Amino acid sequence: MEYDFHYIEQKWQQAWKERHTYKVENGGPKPKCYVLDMFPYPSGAGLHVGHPLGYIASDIVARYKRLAGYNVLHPMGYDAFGLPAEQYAIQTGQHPAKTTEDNIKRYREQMDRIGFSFDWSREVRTSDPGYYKWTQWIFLKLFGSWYNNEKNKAEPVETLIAVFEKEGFRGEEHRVLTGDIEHDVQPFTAEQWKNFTEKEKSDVLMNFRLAYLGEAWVNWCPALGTVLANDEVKDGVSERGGYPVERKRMPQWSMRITSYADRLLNDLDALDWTESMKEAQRNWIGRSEGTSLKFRVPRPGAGQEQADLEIEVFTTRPDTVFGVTFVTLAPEHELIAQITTAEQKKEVDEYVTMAKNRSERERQADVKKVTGAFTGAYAIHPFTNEKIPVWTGDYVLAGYGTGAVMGVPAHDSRDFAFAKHFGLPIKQVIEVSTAGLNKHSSAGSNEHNSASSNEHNSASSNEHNSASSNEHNSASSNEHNSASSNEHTSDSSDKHNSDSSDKHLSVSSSASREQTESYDAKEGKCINSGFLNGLDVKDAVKRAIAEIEKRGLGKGKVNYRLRDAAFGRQRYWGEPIPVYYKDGIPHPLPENELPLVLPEIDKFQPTETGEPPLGRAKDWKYKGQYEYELTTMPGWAGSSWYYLRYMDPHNADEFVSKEAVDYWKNVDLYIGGAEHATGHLLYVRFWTKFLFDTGKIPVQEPAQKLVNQGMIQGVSAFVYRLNLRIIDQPTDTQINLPPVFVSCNKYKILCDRTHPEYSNAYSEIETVLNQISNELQRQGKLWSLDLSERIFLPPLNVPIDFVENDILNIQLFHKWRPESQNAKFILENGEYICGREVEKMSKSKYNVVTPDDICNDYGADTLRLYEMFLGPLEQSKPWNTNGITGVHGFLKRFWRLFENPGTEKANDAELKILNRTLKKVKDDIERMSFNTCVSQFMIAVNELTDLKCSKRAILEPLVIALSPFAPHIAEELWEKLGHSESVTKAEFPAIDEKYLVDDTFDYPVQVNGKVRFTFTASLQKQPKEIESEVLSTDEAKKWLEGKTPKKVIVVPKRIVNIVV
RNA sequence: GCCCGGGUGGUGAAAUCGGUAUACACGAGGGACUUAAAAUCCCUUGGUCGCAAGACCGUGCGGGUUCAAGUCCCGCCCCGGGUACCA
Repeated sequence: MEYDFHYIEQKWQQAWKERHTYKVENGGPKPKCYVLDMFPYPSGAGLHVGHPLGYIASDIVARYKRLAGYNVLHPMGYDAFGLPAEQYAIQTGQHPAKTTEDNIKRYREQMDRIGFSFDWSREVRTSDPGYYKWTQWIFLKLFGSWYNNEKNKAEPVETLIAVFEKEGFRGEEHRVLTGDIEHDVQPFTAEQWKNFTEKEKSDVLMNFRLAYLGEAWVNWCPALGTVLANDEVKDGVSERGGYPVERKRMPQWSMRITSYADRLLNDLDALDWTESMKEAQRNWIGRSEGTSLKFRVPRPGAGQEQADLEIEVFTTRPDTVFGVTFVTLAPEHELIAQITTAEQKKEVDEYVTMAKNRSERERQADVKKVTGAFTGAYAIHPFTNEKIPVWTGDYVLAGYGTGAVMGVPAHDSRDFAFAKHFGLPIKQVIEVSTAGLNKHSSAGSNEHNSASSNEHNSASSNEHNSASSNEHNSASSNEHNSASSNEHTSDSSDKHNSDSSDKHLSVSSSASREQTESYDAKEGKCINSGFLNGLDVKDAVKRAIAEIEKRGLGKGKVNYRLRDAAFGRQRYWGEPIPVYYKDGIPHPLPENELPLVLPEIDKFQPTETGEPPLGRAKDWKYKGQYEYELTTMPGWAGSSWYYLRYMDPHNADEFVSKEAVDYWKNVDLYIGGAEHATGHLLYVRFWTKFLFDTGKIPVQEPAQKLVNQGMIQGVSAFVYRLNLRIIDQPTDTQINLPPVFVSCNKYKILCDRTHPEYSNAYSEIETVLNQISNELQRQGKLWSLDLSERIFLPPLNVPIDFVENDILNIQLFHKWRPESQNAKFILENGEYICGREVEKMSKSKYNVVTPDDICNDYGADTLRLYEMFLGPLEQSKPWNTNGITGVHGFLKRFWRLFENPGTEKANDAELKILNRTLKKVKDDIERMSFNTCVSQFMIAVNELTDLKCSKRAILEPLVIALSPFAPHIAEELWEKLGHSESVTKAEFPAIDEKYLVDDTFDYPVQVNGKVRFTFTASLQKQPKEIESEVLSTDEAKKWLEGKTPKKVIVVPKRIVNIVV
């Protein structure tokens, strides 16, 4: 009988559904195992072949663990709230609930076809009121909690209120208790607290709550009309949609994740995650140790003696404090207004306004551009009493540290660039150690040799020293100018273009003595530094902090890069924040009134008055009179605790019952994309720790082991299109010309001005342009071509079908894109050669391959095996079906082994194959190496086919072992062997060790490290015996040529090496 | 720039502890069966030289450690990912 995968797969998918094969109960005698996939956002595009990669891997592990005797929780659900459905709703009026529902249906169908062993009775959807009731509940818990820094855990705010009632709040002194969080609460006494109005109390407490409403700098995305969290912004644009993002200060619901920074950082060490994942989180949290330091500043007009204002800076390099030659404030710094002198006011005001209006993207685009303004004020150096100019510059970020830095240009590259640009003095205070210059001596013992003392004299001559002999000079700008001179200018935003001109290295004169870079390394000895002189950097840091603290100038502290997370979204399709306002005070909704159900609205846009969409909801008021909060929760809210809900998905009284969570604890294996490193994975750790603090769950981490599957990329083909514009000079209006399509290689030449063919390629375009402009002139209009307006578009992708051997079928292309019919094509050898790129699969790139296609052609089992066979799970790779016939052929050969299963006793050769396969597969599943498992199955089937083996004793265990990988064919063959129970209820076959060991081993014999022949020896034999036996062979004698070996190395079961 | 991965045949990739480099598959070439095709099966397949036996070379590049290096150490080059004025 033929292997009819269509029939088999349908049959078993039906059977599993009817028999509830994958339903799992909480509890029981078996050990538990929780295998979880990151649940998907159900997008309109459906699943592509990349999505199931991780699901297949986790399914294999889940099925294997079941066979190995575990009670396995392996659920699936949907991250169903989110932006795309809402964007779609705004465009089409289609309710997001409806599109989400449709998409989920499609996802489910696609997943069912692949034969996953999910327990669908535990499905969760974050948009389901029965689910988000508990998301809201957790929010209320966070709102009702503060972080007790002394006990290092969250507590109900009532305990903080008790403190206030007893002791009041003594500011600095109470920081031991409340932590170093940036709240500006003025100290008050217990008496004052008791007399505060309700509003005042609420305002104070808001500074301590873990979910709080406060003024904050946010990432505002005008196009999406909402605030975004830091991890939702990539390269200054929104992660979803790629819209520009601005900085804006506004009242905002936030999560005080910073209170958990230390725990989030420290607990990483114990996790079984990849180092790169942990590093990403460490970097994101960005702990840095340093000290605060105050610089006194007089008000404008006042003398230095009356300096009563203070600028507090944060630095990690207090050892360089004697090198401070200026102080820089962030443009948003509140002190700027107070200290700026009358003469400088205009300039500073202009600068501050400019800096504030720059979008996040603009700022990031010209990071290298130095900007700033002098305030006219001078601070007093705390140790030398020198006058230090105070500047403002947007390289200093308002949101980090104190929003002010001390400028040490000699030892900080950013300060250096600033000083260079504005001609500020540079004072060297760390001696450049020879180790820093001599690259070879950087490893090993870092003994400072005496050579450095020679340089001491010259180095300490106080002016501008050249620290290192630096050859890089900026003469390349000449080159650049000529290239960008009027004619051949292209203000192209294309990435190919940008690097060409910058690569020319100058032949600069080494005569230049001027310092061209700062010495940033934390290595060397202090010089010109008063009490720090002669100390090593490390010691100097400690000494400086001690001195700063002693003189009351500041104190050692730890700063984090991590920001509190923006929690409110000015959007509709999310969980309503369960808060209402009464007398201007936000009140939590009583728990027993949850869920606060998302109201229906007629349109999904913001209201005419600019309020979020919820402003459209009728009677959106608590008890009919108190306004509800209008923002909703961000996408990450629902996904920050979903793993707990799977344990007890239908519980109406609790987010998860104690019994359920005590049984399942946390996730044993979590599989998902590495892109969630600084978003989801940080937030889910944060909420887990918080819930642990409240005593509701017994674990501090959501997932002990995390594996990131690689991305399966698509191969897209594309054409290059130039959009040309003409400017009508009298009216200054722009007219778009028909586009020009440039064959790929020519395009690349055009992008590289140094290419020898450049002028030829360019003139071809010019010809086309002239034709067009002549035509327009004939029409009697006055036009001119503005060449600088030429824009190289990002690749425009076309379906692969139009392309054969990289040659575009222009006729078909015209049909697909009618507007191309009047376009010009610049060809090479009469053909248009397309570009190709391997990139993320996306609908818009026409490079998506769906799993359904593969299931239709080869079946789900082939898809599953093939995705695993493609290579290591973690690796990203382009999808190609080149090898799929190999895997499919394997299943057919496997099927054929079962034609006539016999009951004879298996022989040693057969048992050896079986047991080795079982061992290899077991080991490889446990180390997540699925590609080698598939190889091993292939080897086994090839060998058994050669042996014409059709014995049940061999085939039965083999079916069980294969069933996690190819469950459909396994079920069918299992049934064919006469079993009525599902193969999923079988036990993973025991491995008989005796077939894993050989009696003999074929030793490769090396002579001087080169393999010359092999020698078979019993494994019982001692190395000495083997040595003498090998030496007495003819082969050995031949290679020894009569000489006596100097040494013979015998490594049992590995190798023999004869050294002559 | 910094941090983390990675570089092995024509291709996807194996080599888990320093021990026969290229398992398994694809592709390619040759062959069997067939009127033919599909399907299936068999053989060859890292490079150079050689009629052959065989020899030499070979895991991005250059050094080193070792009896022995894809694997360890030092210095480079290239590719991918993360992050970016974080003081």
